[in-house]
Amino acid sequence: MLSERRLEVLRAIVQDYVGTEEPVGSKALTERHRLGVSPATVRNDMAALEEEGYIAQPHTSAGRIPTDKGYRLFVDRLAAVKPMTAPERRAIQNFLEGAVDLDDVVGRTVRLLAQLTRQVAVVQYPSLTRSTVRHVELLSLAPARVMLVLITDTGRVEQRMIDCHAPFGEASLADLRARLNSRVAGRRFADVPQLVEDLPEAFDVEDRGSVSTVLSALLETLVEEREERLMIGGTANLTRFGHDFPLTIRPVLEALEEQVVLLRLLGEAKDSGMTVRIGHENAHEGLNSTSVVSVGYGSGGEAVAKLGVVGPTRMDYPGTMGAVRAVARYVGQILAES
Amino acid sequence: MLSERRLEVLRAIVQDYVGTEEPVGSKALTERHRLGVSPATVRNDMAALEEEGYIAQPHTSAGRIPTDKGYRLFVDRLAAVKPMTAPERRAIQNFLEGAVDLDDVVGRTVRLLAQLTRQVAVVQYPSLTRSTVRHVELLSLAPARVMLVLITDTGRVEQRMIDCHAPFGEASLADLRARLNSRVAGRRFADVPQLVEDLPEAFDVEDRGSVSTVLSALLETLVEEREERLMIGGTANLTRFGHDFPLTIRPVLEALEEQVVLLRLLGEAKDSGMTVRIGHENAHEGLNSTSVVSVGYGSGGEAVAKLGVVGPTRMDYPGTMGAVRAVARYVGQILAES
DNA sequence: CCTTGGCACTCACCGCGGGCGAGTGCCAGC
DNA sequence: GCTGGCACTCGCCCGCGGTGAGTGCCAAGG
Repeated sequence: MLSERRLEVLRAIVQDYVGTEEPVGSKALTERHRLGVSPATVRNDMAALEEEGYIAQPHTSAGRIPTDKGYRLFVDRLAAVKPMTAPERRAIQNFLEGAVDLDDVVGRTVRLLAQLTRQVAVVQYPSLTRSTVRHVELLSLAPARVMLVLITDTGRVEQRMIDCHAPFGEASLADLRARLNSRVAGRRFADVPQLVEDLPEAFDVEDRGSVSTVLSALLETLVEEREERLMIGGTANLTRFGHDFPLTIRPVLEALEEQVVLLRLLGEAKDSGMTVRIGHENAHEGLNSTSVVSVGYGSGGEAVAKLGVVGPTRMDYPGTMGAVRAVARYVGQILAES
Repeated sequence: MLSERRLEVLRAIVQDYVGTEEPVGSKALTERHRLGVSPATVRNDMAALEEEGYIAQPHTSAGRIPTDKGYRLFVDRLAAVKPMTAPERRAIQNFLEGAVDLDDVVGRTVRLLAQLTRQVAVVQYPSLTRSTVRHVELLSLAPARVMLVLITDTGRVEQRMIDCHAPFGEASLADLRARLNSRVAGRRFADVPQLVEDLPEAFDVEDRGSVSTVLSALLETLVEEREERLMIGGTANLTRFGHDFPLTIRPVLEALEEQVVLLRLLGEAKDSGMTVRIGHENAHEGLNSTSVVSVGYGSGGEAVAKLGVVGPTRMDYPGTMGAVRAVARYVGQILAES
């Protein structure tokens, strides 16, 4: 167990290192923080902290830098989320309120987050499966070609083309549309599969094939991990990553291009509350030198999707967490209003 | 006017520099190319080329590198587009044919282009205004709330929520839908405005307001520069930009995040044929050290959108142009089939 | 037992200077 | 107009020592 003062020393190291990006030594520490002890004492504490794996020195006779484990302790026990100031909150709200549709909301959110945190922002679209059905539409584009349109209460619209093997009569289609909507409207998408299970039975034999085709297309659209969409922004902030970043930035950019990786990344985070994944805690190798701060957001009590930022492990955790939380909160509000 | 041999020297310089990324000297040139003259002669030629502004030396007593003007001459007169090999063409076709819908086509195209050219790829969605109307749908989501869905023959689907001030009856809506489609289906989106101009007159006074609202929303959706969408990929390739790239890469990433900038960039390119914009020829300052190779693509004879790549001015122009042209051709085919 | 000042040691960083060599421009000769 | 020769330039590399921040250890004091 680390003494109170040693924790204090760790906190000071993290803060200084995040600020200066340079290894911090014992003397500098005592000068910049009121620790009330001499550099020699701090040195002892540092040796202990290093022993425990919370800090490390890049090379002998240099200052210390926090390890992933050190940041972890800092985040868990030493740091409080830094709330946004009133003007900041107002700015966030104003900026988000101008949005005209969901794409716009998500787009604005990404830009806002990137700007506030000066890091890479990732925003997931509200998940279909966790949203409620507002409307399901079927359009007949050609005799055997139907377009399926799903509309959620969060404003998300997903469409999909379906090729039926046999022509689908206009009347049958209208019938299916009506039955479908009466069953699922207002229900959660996650419940749709069992709600429509027995629907083909209500139709004539000749139409059953087409009905099944449409329904299975509907179910496919709802398959998790396939229905998720997201938007990223602020990649230009990667250039402020560090000095040696050619090697650091490359895998990060590559990871960010893989939607699958990002979705998994957000998927790994807790459903409620804020999640911070530091350095090697991230499963994806390319993100081993980054930290990911993410949080769920939603219109009501329940989260419908997640958003977050990706930045260097050496980041301002309290500030970043504050920004992420605030943005998530306001996005939720906006979604609830629309 | 430059002699034949001097052009040959310029070509050799461009080729070597693109290959090695290092300033090329007279001796190395004669060794790697069968110029049939001595280094001294090449030196004279180089002096002349420098005098004319086609090449420059980074510092005294270093080799020469091509200037933007030099690349321009190279592209215009010294290089032939390098056709893809048969296996490459087959690979392109196979890769694109697996696509299930337009998003997928565009996504695959971006990845393909990025991979083939090892540069940043930009692909525009088929422009609405240049496409043909397949279907226009109106959905009533709430008494005074209508969703407009536009579907093009290229598979693009655009939707938009409309708030009518007065409730819009289901019958009137169906009427509008039918009239709308009978007028515009199969026509070009660009012609839609005049085709629907007098439509409100066919309706009862009480519905005219709502009809106008819907129509003006439809027209807004078609406004050029607002209806354009695009996808980019391969930003990780920016890390192979050069050695000193922290400063180079930053503005490029920033430019790539601004859809407006990219749309303008593609908009500046010729509608037909391939366009190469080199270095400072690009209006946007952040892209002054990049070249943009773009070309229109379309299902028929006419281009419905553009695609291209963004890379360092020091790029393999013949190869890049070949890849861009080939991909555009196959994307066009795929779109025509669907 | 913890803290502290002192002290010797380490080692990355910086600036300097010389040698190297690719590359150049010029010139005289063919 | 081409060529070989030649002197010159100048960026790059490398080894050098000085500097200083930072460390670990130790003996003394609360």
